[in-house]
Amino acid sequence: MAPGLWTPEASPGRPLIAESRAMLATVAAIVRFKKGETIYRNGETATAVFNVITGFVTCYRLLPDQKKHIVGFAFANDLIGLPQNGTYVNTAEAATAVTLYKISGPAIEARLRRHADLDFQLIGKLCHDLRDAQDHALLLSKRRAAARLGLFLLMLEARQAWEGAPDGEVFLPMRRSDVGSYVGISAEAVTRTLRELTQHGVIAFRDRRHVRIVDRALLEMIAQETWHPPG
Amino acid sequence: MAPGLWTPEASPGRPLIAESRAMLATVAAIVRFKKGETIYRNGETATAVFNVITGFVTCYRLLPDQKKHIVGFAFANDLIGLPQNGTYVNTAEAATAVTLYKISGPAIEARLRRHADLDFQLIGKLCHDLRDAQDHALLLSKRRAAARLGLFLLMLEARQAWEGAPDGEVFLPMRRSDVGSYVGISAEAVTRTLRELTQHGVIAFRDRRHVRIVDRALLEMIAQETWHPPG
DNA sequence: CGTTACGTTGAGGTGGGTCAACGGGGGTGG
DNA sequence: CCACCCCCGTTGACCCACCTCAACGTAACG
Repeated sequence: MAPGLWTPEASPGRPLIAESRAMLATVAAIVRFKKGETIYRNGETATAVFNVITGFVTCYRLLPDQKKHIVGFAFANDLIGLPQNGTYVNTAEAATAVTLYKISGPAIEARLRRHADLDFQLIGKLCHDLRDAQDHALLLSKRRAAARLGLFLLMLEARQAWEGAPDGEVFLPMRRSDVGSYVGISAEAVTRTLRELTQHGVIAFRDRRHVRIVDRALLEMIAQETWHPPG
Repeated sequence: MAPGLWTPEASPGRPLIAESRAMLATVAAIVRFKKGETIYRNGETATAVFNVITGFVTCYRLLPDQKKHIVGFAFANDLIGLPQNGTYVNTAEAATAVTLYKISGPAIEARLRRHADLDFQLIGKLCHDLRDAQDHALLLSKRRAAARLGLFLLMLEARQAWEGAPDGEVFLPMRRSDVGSYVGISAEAVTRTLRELTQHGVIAFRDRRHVRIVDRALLEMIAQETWHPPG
């Protein structure tokens, strides 16, 4: 018997639980994409969902002016490509070389009909993604760039800690411009703001892609716009 | 047999289809709230979901500084209160006097286990809500207030047209400050920007709560930030 | 008819967008 | 192995849209 939606154990974290992944894997093919390749496009009729194994994926919408709005990043174990009205709502692109499980629509549907437990898994996962999207909107409602980046860092940290990251260090695998697209500021502002946070001793860079959160309490205040640096 | 997730007919619009609502109604109680009353709170353990019958509800998160960030508005037939990890993720408040179906958690869960079709309904609905939240994030990623309000108006219009609104008029039942909280600008900026759109002949107000979209093409360009008014 | 909350308008300050230019690193091909 | 090149990251200067604060007008409620 699957856990219920109404009990705390119900909603798995972001990924499906191992058991469900295993069940899906039996009907999945493994596919690979090179960095920069498109996995699926907004508006295409959906034929499969994907589960990230290694590498990471950026999900975005291509705006009429050819700019990208990044909707989210998908890392290992994340499920992407759930359709609406039979078509994909976003475009997914391999941000690094990537391997994925590809699970065809009919296959997953047949499984869902047979295994009621899977339904609940999937519903729990969707509730989680919904919350993620709402958190993203909350992030974007912040005025100050430092608040947006603070929330972004805390978000990444939480995600990475959840799956046993080495220590109190946050890994930023994506470009500055992609961070900017996600948090709604320019790439230059990302650089500037990270520098200011560094200068105030809130964070510290080991190299361009690894940050440590030095003063978490302060970072949280900045993220809430409860406090902002002088000058 | 329920329609599949993978076919266009699958995902109902925002509301559940009538048949499913009827099925749920048999296990639902009708509850009423007065304007301003809280329906459920962020963090409370979830005991029920709600389906709006009349009136409308604002869903928000209360920030540490006591400000509200509005996550969405729920109108007739919208389903709210799906839990994550057994607790509500947002707070819901009656924006007008409101009547709702209240469906207890165990009841809906039992139904879901019995009627596989309902699962698919629910999954389709969640995919839709997820898309809504992503659209909200897209709206918030716009820099110009006119673009955000333009998207907001087009969104409301689409929603109202879908359920047979009288004509090409958009109804704004919520306060200016709530519009501002949703689109991420101040209430004053809402007023000012709507006035500018009016002066440019893009929209026209019948009264404070009813707008007509006069030049949709132009409004869409403004919403995409492809064009912005002179001066 | 009074009261209160909502809506509108104005004036001034500022954060971050934009543009432009330079620096650095990783990958490719010779 | 080296040289090149392209893309990413960084820095600076300027400007404008929106926030803030404050005051007034207006609709909804008892």
